[in-house]
Amino acid sequence: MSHHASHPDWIQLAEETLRENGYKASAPRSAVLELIGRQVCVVSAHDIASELRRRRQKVGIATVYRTLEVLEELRLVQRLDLGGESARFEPATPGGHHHHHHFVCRGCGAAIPFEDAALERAIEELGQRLHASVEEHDVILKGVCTDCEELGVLAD
Amino acid sequence: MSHHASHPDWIQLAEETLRENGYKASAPRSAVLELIGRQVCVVSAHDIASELRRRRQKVGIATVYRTLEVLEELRLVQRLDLGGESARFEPATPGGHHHHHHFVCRGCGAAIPFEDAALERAIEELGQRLHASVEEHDVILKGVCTDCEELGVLAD
DNA sequence: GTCGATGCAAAGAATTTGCAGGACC
DNA sequence: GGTCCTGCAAATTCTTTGCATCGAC
Repeated sequence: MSHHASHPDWIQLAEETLRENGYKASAPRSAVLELIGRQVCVVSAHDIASELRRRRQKVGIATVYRTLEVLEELRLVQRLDLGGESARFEPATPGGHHHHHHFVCRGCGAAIPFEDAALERAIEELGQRLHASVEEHDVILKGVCTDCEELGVLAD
Repeated sequence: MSHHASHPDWIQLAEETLRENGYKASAPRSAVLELIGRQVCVVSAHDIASELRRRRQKVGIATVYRTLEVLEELRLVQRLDLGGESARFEPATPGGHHHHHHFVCRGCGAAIPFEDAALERAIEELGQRLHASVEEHDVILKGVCTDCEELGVLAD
């Protein structure tokens, strides 16, 4: 299973892009950016808010949502709807490097990232075959992760 | 872009499976089943409820949700989270035939189904490579459909 | 008759929005 | 100093749940 470090450059890129697009800097927004930039994979708005609260950086949940909204518009984060709960977000990977997809466990809800070159290739070719222009794509696999399987979390 | 007819057998399969699993028949449930069975692609709980209301078949929204819940557990429908709005559902394709994925238009929100053999193959192989057992998968492409592109719906 | 199914309305959860005050450039 | 940003609370939207009643087997 693949793994890659957080995106130290992402924060800088995000700050620049925001500035270039006429957005002003602020402490709450920087806190959100920094937290997202450290993520290897997905987090929800609630995750972000409570983590920041834990760090004593008071940021309203509305600000988190508003920041995420802007970041998504600028394609700095990708929104993922992985199931019934809340939407999750992760830093978009500039240039498409380390682009990954997700395996979502039906038992514990964990989203486990993975990469696959053959899959990317298939999607690339598919995009050319379809008439419409494909801007983003996401592959979601659902099943039971090894931990949950061993533990027999699910009777099924 | 691929297209396939509705699943006339699906309704029967669904009714049988429900019966076998100890669920009782009822008019509201049958109405929901029939409507889902006719779908080529995704519908939301709200879509189902209002269509049934239009047909003068009074079915409470709670019943729609409860029916969808059962159907999903029995793997008779697949739930799709395509974006911020409500979840959408479509009949699961028995045996994996005519399994398809979705292109979601950023302009009009339409979900356009498509099939791709190479993509399926890549996912199949991927499933074997990963340690966890993959039970379901879904590929979502996002972009702008040809209609919206021509109309210039989005400034961007 | 028993037990599941239904509808309604209330409860919950996630996300958005209005507004008055505060911060950035 | 104007404009964008923030927090709070109220409003929305989607979905789930409690409960009394009705219907299937």
